[in-house]
Amino acid sequence: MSLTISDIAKLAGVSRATVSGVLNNSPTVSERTKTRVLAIIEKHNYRPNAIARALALKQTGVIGLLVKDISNPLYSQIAMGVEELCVDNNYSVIMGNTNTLPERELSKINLLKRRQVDGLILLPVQKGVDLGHLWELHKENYPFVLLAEVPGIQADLVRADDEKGAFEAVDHLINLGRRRIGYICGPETAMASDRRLEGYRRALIENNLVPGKDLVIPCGWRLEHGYEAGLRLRESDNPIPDALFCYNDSVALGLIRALTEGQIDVPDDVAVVGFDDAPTSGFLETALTTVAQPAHLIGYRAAQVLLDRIHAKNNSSPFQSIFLETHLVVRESCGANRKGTVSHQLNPKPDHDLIKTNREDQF
Amino acid sequence: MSLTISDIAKLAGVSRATVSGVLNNSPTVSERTKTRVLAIIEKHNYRPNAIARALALKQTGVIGLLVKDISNPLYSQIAMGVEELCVDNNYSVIMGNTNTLPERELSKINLLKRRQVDGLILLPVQKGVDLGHLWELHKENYPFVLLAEVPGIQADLVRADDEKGAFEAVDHLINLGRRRIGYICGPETAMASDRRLEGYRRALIENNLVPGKDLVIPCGWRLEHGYEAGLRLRESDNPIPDALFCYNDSVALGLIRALTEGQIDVPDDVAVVGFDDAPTSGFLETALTTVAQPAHLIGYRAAQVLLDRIHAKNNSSPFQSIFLETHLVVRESCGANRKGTVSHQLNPKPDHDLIKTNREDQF
DNA sequence: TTATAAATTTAAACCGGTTCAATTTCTTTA
DNA sequence: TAAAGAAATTGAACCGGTTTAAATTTATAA
Repeated sequence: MSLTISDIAKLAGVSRATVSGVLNNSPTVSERTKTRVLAIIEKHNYRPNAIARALALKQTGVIGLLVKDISNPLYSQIAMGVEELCVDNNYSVIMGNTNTLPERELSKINLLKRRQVDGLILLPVQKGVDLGHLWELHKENYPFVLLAEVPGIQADLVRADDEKGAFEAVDHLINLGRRRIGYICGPETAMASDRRLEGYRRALIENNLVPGKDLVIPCGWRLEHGYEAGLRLRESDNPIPDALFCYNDSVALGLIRALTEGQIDVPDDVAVVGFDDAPTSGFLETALTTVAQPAHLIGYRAAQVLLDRIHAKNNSSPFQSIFLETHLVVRESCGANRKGTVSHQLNPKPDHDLIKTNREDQF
Repeated sequence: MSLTISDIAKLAGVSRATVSGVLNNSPTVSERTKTRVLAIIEKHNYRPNAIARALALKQTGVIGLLVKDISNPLYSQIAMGVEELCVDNNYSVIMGNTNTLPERELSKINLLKRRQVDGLILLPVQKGVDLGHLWELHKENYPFVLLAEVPGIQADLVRADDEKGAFEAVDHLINLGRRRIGYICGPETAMASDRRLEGYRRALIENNLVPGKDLVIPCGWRLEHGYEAGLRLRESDNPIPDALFCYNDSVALGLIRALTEGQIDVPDDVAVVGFDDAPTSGFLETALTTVAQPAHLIGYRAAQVLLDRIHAKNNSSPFQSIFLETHLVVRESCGANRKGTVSHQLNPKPDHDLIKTNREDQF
């Protein structure tokens, strides 16, 4: 159907090798023939077949991105960050959702490998799960970067500094005078939840508060989970905490809904802080105080690290761990601002060149 | 590095053609050799190179999906629907965001064509824009399906029935006793906004109300746009309408925020209805009444139509237009339910097999 | 046992690019 | 003007699969 390099060669009266030279502007082809061939390419609107090129070059210019659930705004923003760097470098990205199922993760990784993607960015299913396939990637020296730690796997890693973000949020609550502060946990499999718990604990301890076991409330990551946690709190015999730090904004939202349904006022009765800074969080009737993750930047940096590794001649360079700064967005739900003022602080537009990484560990 | 078909052939003591036969289980290869070769493939964990296969077969098993902005939950859900059908059929999807920029749409389509994707699902930039590239796709007989009409382009189309959805929403408001009902428009380039406006108008007219020009308020599609529209309403000399039907949930959210900041109560002073049923909408302090789009199903069906067209021997079958039913999710923001009851109706899990399309036009 | 038909297997061409050693053409210099 | 050297071009092999006509093996019938 469409033209091939042979067609162009014939039309230009040169060999395929020469056309190839023109396409990859090799210095050995003369200006004269270059312009002539280019004119013919232009005239017939010839575009080289990327599949054939990939086969010859043994690289596709495609990377794979596997997340748990692209409909989570955090992950979709990460995906956009990944894409942005990729388009700048003429890479394409094949996307997939694992739905937090290890077997899906496995099968999708295998499919991507069959498709010869040049590298992988993975938000892996974590903890308590067979990770043979990740170990295999490592053994095969397949380039990949993780968006969350996986115990026992050494690889490049890019994520937010959860512990510090959590610390700052809880510290802020304490400075506002809150004392009985609870943590609404994320899913048990998420290491990010553990780290946020650590930050929460550290903030309490450094402020001479006791991190009581009863204040750590198991939950999940979705709106419904937060809602149910709120119902449980309402029905609990224990007095309700005066502040709740939540695993993420979805949980916070569901929680607030359940609390206010039960006539418990946010923030007067209980302050609530989320995590992620979802797009809607600043526009809620009670705008949500939250820890903003640089989601777009996480994706951008992850892609950067991946492409670096793909292009590295010696792919023996040490693995990087990049922890990006979060920042606390103070709004109404923690009681700092008076309700009823224009206070939805928007996400600052990320400026990649200016942002410094927190620390870069080396293994 | 990894094994090729030749390696396997050598190991099994057969020709490459035979191994190929085994892989594609051709009936001509005998059971005996098939099991023998299979054992060797298994033993060495050989997986055929999809790129080489794609080159030989002239089909990649990859489709492209281009949306405006994957971080919009509507589009990410559509993307998940697309993906679901694709994994079932061993297709992969390359995703891209156009950011509503025609030039990005053009360049990404071209890149995808170079990558020899078997087909395209497009949420195109619409209205008032050069559409030469879409016209070209059509001319080249490249399989693609649209998620929104493009004037002058004939192609398969899958989308929600906006007009009817809008009609039902506004009709419901009228039945609740609201009379001065406004429409907060989407972006000017979106045909969906036009159709929702039509549904809004029809509902007014069929209920003997006059669709006043001053009640149609230009806006956009994002939270900020809705917020600004709310500010403008507050500052306007005209009396505030007693109900507002919004282009989407984001706009509704921003709007509600602006209204309540100005001590205008939702729903007592003004009822608000959104569109899309974003995940958070049911968990807001004032849960949002909204028109749910079957986003997942839209993606699923679009992928179905596309793969059908890809596999059609004669790709001269008539174009389909599939309009999927929306459904009105009544919550608190329109004043029907008493505030403070558990009323967040969740998205029903889509059941693809049961859902019937609204109508299927043929060209 | 042999001729013939049926079932298997294989060699070779092909998909559309890239690469590099070998060849041809162009410059330079003696 | 011829020889040497530099610049440009090209033929052929290769990437890792699929396909098909031809060759080989096996089965069946005479």
